[in-house]
Amino acid sequence: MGEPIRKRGRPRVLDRDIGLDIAARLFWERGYEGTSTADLTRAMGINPPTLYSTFGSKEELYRQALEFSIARENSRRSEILQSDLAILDALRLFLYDIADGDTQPDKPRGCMVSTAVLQHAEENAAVARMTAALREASMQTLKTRFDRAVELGELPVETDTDTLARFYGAIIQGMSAQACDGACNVRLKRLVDIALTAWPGGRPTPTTASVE
Amino acid sequence: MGEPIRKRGRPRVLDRDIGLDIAARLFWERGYEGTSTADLTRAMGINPPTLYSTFGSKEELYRQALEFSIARENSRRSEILQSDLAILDALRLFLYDIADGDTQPDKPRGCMVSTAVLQHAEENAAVARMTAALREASMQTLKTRFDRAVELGELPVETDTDTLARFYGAIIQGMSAQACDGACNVRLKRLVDIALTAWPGGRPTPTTASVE
DNA sequence: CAAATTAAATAGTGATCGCTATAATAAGGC
DNA sequence: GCCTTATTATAGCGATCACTATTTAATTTG
Repeated sequence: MGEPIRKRGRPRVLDRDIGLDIAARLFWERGYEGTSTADLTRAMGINPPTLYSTFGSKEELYRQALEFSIARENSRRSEILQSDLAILDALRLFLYDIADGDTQPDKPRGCMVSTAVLQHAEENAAVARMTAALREASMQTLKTRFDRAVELGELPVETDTDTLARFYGAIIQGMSAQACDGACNVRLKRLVDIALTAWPGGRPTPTTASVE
Repeated sequence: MGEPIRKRGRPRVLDRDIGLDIAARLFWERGYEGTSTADLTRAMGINPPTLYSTFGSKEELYRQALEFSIARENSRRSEILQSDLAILDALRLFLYDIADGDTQPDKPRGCMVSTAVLQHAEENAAVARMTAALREASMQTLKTRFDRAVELGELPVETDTDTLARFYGAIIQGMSAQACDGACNVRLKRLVDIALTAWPGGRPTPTTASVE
């Protein structure tokens, strides 16, 4: 769609989205501090000035790459949460999807957000605050769904939905950490199955995670 | 005890254990990649050659600082696990102790091991493997205690103790991550209370974590 | 064609990285 | 006091850090 309107001037050699994809992959694998601008320009096949004219700075590139990656995952996951599935089924699918994301073949292990920039040099405090805010927002999304479950009578009215959301947030962060350490998909889903038995008022039959 | 036998030669200006304590604190707060040798020498009040003659290298210093810190925590925690408390009480105290460690006043947030060096530059792969091995060993310790619980009849014989240990390992990692993001002690203990309701065969009354 | 426009490539900047060769210093042994 | 020993301080190594001033190249416009 949309004619590829030829702008005048020397044509760009790097597609912006392709660059973001490459950057996301590097940051994902090596972290913010572990990825150098030389790593980034080499992987993109560009020279430093192109990186800075296209993305602004290393920090700005990180922001954009995170945003780019999150956009790809979020639609599917929020669809799961906003579906009319029973809350426990939706939660299971949601957590399984995260387990899948943590263990994709030919992609870095773990999650780009869950375990990123926890410890950091002072000069990178702004980047750390940003990733922490993304984690907080992710847990608030869970809490919102749990609050709806209370309204729908799927959860006791006295449920502490905030703590419950942070509990599953902790599981998500633990899965990411263990994926970084090499845990396989099935192993992560077994964690999910146990975590779901902590659901208030119910002890669901664990569905053995035996399929990818 | 032991006479402070004056060795000949110029006296050391830095006590080794004090240096390790300072290093541990810095690495704990900023991570391995986020802490520079200049940070370390400045904090210890020494010049670079003293750091290298005393500790060998940045990587070797990190190993020693980790070992030093773990030794301080491990005795108390392994005492809890090896006590004759009922497994569930022991596990609760164990996890509460970790929540306390994650939120000590005047100390960096989170755990030095649980969420360290997950993403990293290739050149630091050896450091990452070491910290991952420490995390694995910590989960194996839990599993060993759970296996004993099976023998003692505190757990059903069909219990998957390995997955159970990794589940509580995930909680420990999630707590460390959330502590890094600013979670307080009580909030972490609420996570523990929920996690304990996932214990096989039982749904213990949660003890509200209202005291420090 | 030439002019205008846009982005690329070259070749760096000063600062910091982990680390070290060398020399100065502070103690005990004699 | 002087020698030996052990540890310190000075100064700086080459490499890499994030980033940029300047020049060159590739396109559309007229």
